Amino acid sequence: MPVTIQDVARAAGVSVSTVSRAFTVPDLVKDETRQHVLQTAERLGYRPNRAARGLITGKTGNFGVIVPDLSNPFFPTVLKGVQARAREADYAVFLADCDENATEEIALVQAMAKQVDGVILCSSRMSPNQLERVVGTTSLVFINRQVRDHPTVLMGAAGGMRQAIDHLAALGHRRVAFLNGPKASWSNRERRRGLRQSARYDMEIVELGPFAPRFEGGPHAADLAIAEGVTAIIAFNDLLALGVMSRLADRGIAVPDEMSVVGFDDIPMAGMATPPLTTVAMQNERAGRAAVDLLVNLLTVSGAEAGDLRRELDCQLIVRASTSVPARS
Amino acid sequence: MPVTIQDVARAAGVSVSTVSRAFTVPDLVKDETRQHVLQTAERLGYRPNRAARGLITGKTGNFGVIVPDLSNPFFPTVLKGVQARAREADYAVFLADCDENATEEIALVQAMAKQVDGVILCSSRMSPNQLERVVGTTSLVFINRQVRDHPTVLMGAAGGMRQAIDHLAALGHRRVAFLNGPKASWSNRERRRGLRQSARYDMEIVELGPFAPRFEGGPHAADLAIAEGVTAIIAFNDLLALGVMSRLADRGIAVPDEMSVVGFDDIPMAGMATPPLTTVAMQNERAGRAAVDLLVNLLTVSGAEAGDLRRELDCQLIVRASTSVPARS
DNA sequence: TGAAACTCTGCAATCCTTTGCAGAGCCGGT
DNA sequence: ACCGGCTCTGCAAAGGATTGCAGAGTTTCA
Repeated sequence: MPVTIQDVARAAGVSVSTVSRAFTVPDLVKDETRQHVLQTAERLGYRPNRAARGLITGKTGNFGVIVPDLSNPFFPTVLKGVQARAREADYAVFLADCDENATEEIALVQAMAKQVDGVILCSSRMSPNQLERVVGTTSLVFINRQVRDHPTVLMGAAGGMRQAIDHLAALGHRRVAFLNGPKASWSNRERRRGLRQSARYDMEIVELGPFAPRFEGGPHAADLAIAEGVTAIIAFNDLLALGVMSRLADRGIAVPDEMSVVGFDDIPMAGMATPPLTTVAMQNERAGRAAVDLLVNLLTVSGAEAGDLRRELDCQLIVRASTSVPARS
Repeated sequence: MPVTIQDVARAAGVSVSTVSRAFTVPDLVKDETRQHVLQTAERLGYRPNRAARGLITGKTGNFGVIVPDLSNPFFPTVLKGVQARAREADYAVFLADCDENATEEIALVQAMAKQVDGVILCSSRMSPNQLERVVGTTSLVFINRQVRDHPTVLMGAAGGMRQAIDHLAALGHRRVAFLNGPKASWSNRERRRGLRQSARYDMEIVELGPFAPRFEGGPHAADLAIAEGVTAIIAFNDLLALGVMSRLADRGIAVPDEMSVVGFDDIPMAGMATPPLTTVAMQNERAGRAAVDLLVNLLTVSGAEAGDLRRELDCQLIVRASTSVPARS
């Protein structure tokens, strides 16, 4: 039923080698022949079987992407970038969701390994030890996680954090809470690092948490922050920030008049919240594309001259309505 | 570098056939031998090459999923279901995003065809004519789209619409607006159908639109609805509903006191809005799983006795704070 | 005119598995 | 002692493509 290279060869009156070459090394076959072959192929609707090709070339033409949780709105956007760029580069992409589970993540990498030329690990949950176990099974590129000797695209969270701090400082805030996400998470460490780098003599930071980086984590976090008497809150991510705003609304604390709130990620709903959330936008889709670029590069480059191992995308503070000057107490 | 069946055979001192059988038809090989082979394989870290296997069996062990737009929060959740269930059934999944573009969708199906045993089309944007072109290239299962002779999982939007209408009627609303999504969309037609089926003598429905089913479509829609003097609005989807609420807030119209708003989809941010949005929850993740089940079924069943062609999941109205009794004018 | 140098094409091996067929060894029955 | 029937294993073909090698035909140049 499916049309093979043999069918095309027969119909065109040439050998399979010629058909194959007409597609993969066009200059090796006479113009006239090539035209004829390509037309025949087109007419028959021939499409090469990538699995068969992969068997001999060792290249599958596929990538894998593993994300911790598809229902976290952060990931679909980077996924979108990965998918789009991969398609441009004529790769197909395998998707897997490891449910925030490092063990599962390992299993997925191993399961994919044979079917892909490389995999992109998004905010990998693996510990360094666990990483050891998968390194070498296939080519790896990381997003939002720095791993020695492996290409990585970073979201420059530290820079984003600086912008957030500067923004709040400019508004006049002098005592600000930072709500930690999961302590073990690389992202959280990065954001804290940015926080410390941006430390100012005229601003006091109180760290709270860790909290679950979800809407549900917000209320508890909000209550603690209020008790600390801060005038502004920077949350680990938007989901948490939205949860905080929801709690503030319930407690009758006006945002931004009585409390400023800053999120992180710029997920779609950040702009739709009331008030719209000031947040640090990461270039997710571009990060996805960059990851694919790094992977393609890693695969094509001669190996000796390693391409760039690291691409850093900068963040952008999006000032919306959830931040303003502190209330004069 | 990668370990093949040959390596295992050599190491275990048996033929490749035996190794192969030890995995695929265990009863054909003596217990003792099988143990030995499996242990050797394990020790060497052997994992069969699915491409090679597919070449001969004609089965790839892969599925494809095509969604119209990953950045629409509706899809990642069904994707999550697809992915999870596929993994349980030992399938890997190819993901593609067609950017709301039917032509691209066709191309994607065709590109995937050779590499998958079947593809799941989520809210396909193809016209019936275009569908003709891909039917037959591979096994197809649809989500949220009824296609003759093809397995389909439906979200029972009509039933959800009835619940929404009944809810508003019970609260005392007598004049309600429905904000249409894209006119050509199958989902929109389904929802309208539900609307008409639920028509009540004591309630007047005014249809508006079509509107872009996004947050940005909301303000325009809201203004029209207000001008119509309705006391409640049912939006094509949550994004639109959120956009409406945002506009109502801007115009100083209190939700739900002066206007009730109902959405559709129950996307994550629905529950986080202020006020939290009353909406119709679809069982996305279960729909994804069901689609995989149908596909597996379609592939394993003898062909003669076609399994079920249709699975309908019912919707559930989630009453939150955006609906209440109408203001007494 | 002949040889050298190209250009183009085909043959056959190869990639990794699965599977039909047949052979080897063993058992029980006559 | 022999034969039929099991159970277990190996040989070899097949699946769809790529590619090194060699051969056929053509051109170039001395």
